[in-house]
Amino acid sequence: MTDPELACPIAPVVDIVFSRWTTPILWALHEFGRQRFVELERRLPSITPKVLTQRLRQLERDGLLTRTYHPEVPPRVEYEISDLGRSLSPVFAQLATWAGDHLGDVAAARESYDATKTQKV
Amino acid sequence: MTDPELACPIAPVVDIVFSRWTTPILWALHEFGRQRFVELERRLPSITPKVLTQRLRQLERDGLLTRTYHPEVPPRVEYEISDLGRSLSPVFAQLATWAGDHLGDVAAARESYDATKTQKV
DNA sequence: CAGCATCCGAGAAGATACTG
DNA sequence: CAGTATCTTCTCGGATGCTG
Repeated sequence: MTDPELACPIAPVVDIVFSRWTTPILWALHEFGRQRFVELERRLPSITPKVLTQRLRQLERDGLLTRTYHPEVPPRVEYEISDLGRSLSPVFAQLATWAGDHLGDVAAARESYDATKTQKV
Repeated sequence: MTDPELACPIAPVVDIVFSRWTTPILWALHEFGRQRFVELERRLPSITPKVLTQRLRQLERDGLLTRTYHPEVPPRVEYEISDLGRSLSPVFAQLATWAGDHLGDVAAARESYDATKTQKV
């Protein structure tokens, strides 16, 4: 990125793993196994083909998934999560746990903040 | 965000915790304790006051840090990580571990990818 | 089917200057 | 000091159309 960012040791990981759309894509591949382009497109309802391609290329380059091109007619391409991608499972599991434990706290904090800060109108 | 995103259970957490600049800010507060605005500004070399303010407000609203305003002359404002913010420590620790274990793999994957894909030039 | 090329609009971020 | 206000820049993402 721009900067070492105060040597924050997790900044590089965040760039790699938590870019936009990467977690839903990895999740879909992790949950439903090897899939074709259109299947992924269908599972991610609001993504466009262009962006999906961009993100898949990025994840392929980072080694988090593998892309298999079958030169047939019509062409067939399959995406599958790699071992490196699978190694993120515990991280995602822990995030899911945190979500279950604390997402309500965040919502409450937001309500409280919005309530006190709503002096206008 | 835009969409349930296929009910990916960690998508909401990613939005809250891994927005731009949030991890370096939380890390700085976690590592160096309560700090004033300028101290944070100095630790995050490439951030501008505007963006720092935006991110601090967002994190305050989400309950991940607390903001204490001291009405003095000159004014003094201190930011401190909250209990909710501290509850992310294990997540960050695990990410740091993953970084140590696999960041090299990602770098290698990138080199390999770039090497094979460099047909141009 | 998978994906690239092109254009366009919105929102984020940067630079600068000013205030309580 | 701790911001806010304004303006500009710019990257990302959406929409559309075309190809192997």
